[in-house]
Amino acid sequence: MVAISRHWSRTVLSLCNRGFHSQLQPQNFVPFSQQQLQRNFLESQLVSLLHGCSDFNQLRQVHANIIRMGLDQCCFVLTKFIRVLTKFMVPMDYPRLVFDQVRRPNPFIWTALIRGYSLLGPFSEAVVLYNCMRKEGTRPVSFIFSALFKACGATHDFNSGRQVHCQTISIGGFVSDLYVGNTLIDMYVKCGFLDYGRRVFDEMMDRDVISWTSLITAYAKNGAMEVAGELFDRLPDKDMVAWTAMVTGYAQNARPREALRLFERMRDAGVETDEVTLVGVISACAQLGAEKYARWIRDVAEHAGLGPTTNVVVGSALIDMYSKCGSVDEAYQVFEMMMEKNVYSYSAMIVGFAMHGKADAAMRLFYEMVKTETKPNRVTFIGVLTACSHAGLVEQGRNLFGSMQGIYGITPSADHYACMVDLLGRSGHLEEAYELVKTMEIEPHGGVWGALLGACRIHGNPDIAEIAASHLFELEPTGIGNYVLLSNIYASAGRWDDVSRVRKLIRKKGMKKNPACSWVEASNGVIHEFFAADMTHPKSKEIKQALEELLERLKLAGYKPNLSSVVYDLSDNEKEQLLMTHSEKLALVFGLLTTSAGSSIRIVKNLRICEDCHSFMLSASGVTRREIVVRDNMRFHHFRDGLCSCGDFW
DNA sequence: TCCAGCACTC
Repeated sequence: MVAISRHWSRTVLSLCNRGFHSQLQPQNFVPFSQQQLQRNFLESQLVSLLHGCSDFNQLRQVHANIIRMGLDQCCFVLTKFIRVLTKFMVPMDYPRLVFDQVRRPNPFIWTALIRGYSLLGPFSEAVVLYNCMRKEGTRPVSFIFSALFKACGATHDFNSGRQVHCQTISIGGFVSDLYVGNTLIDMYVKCGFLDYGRRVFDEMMDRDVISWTSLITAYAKNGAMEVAGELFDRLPDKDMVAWTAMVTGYAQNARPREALRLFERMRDAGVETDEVTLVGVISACAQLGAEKYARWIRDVAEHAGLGPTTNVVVGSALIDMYSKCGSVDEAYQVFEMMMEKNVYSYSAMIVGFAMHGKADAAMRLFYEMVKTETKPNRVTFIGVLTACSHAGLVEQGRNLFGSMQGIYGITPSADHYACMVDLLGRSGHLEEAYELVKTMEIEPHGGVWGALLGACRIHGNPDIAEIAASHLFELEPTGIGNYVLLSNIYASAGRWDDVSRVRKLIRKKGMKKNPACSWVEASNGVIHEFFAADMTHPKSKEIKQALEELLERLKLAGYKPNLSSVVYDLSDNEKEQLLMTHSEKLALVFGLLTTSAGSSIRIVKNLRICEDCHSFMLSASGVTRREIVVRDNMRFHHFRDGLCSCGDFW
């Protein structure tokens, strides 16, 4: 019997598929020639050799064999070869060379090559080649389209993607292919045309959980959590990935509590947890900044066998979480126990040190990293530059910034300039900071001008502030913080007319001030929330009284209210009253009332801590003999015995 | 022979 030929088995298969079972009679098959059999045998031998390859050198040897056996025009074998090369992520020059030597490429080898480009890049080459293929009159096979849409998605090339999509419609049939449909949704979403993706989804004949999840993720990334949630509820068979997409969506949209609630529901539903799910939940815990949740999720991770020792992704997320929860020491413990460390782990740790004002540790780790195989990336530099900025290490920062391009091959981005402006401006080199902005080769973004404006606030420079603010008003017309900052700068300079001018502008634009808010964890792990001048908390009366008592004690110890922190034109007495309503002071007093003596108090604040609250905390940490940790939207302050980890420089 | 969720950024 003829048993080993692929042609034979293919013929049988296609006859079966078309319902011609009756033709499956031995007499209907022309026996293969001996030569053909020999060739088929060789081909299948080579293909199995290809699949057994474990490194690039072996692949080259098989290639040499293909040529030696005279199969250098055999599309069947070469297609497999190109696929394996792609799997090994061999740069596309090599597959291209192989392809270019084939005189009459068939649709499959075209597809393999195009797919290679769509996975490894240069992505734009995929569409170029596809057009060549069409010009030569080769009819595309359906699965070429998922490769093309992937490539267009990677380059955000909406026009090409749209064009190819229209062609699939005119060729007919392929749009109803589930895989093609899913990649098409993904392509439109990546190009920023969510509505087009939605339309494809709505028009698809059948959808699987992947189609739903693509769309859910897209809405979540757009901040449309309500739409995402609606889709999620309608999804009949939710799998781990779909659940994770929702959990992560809430975390990414700064809704950590909902993320945790959904994660609990997910576990109740008996869905498994993997590292991706965990990372989303860990990020939610990091946002809450509470020790209780940090401990809990660490246990969950260890329990699932996904602890930091063995899992680098979970480890890096945990480093970030512990840093943001105020436990930089614990973050470092995690870092040290990790068997594998990559650029994420190093960067997270460096950023963690920077946030806590441990500039020396950050720099040390950076130089340690440089000695390893792991190359620093743009985020790593954000970390070290921030560290310099928080510690006022101007010279070191200048050197690092200067070495980015030359030594590490990283072109400074606007974010890096923002760090430098922050460093220079904060340390009093306002003019130099402004000069740096003026000489930037790339367009400065809001972060750059924002850093300059912030520095003007510290050093009281309304003139440069006006310039920075005017750019900010254009770049971020709805950014209320910039207006508030400018008005504060005018207020500090006593320019009350300008203050009211800015206030009017705010009112005219219909903007509302972001309410200041602080959170503090009570001893039972429950988180309490305080807004500025908030009297809605059940214990408000006690808090107010305790605050007044504390104020008297602090004044005796030398604390003086910093009245210039108040941006309203009020009497000194009124200013002092107003300062006592700041949310972090309420949170502090609540913490003092509800936690046991000796334990530390952790406060998280949504805005930057003001100067008066900073000196209040300093004094309070000395008088009450408590450690106070405040996380504002920029960094951490550890107050102990009347001193702060930031060295009063922030 | 392809398709979904992913850690570090003032």
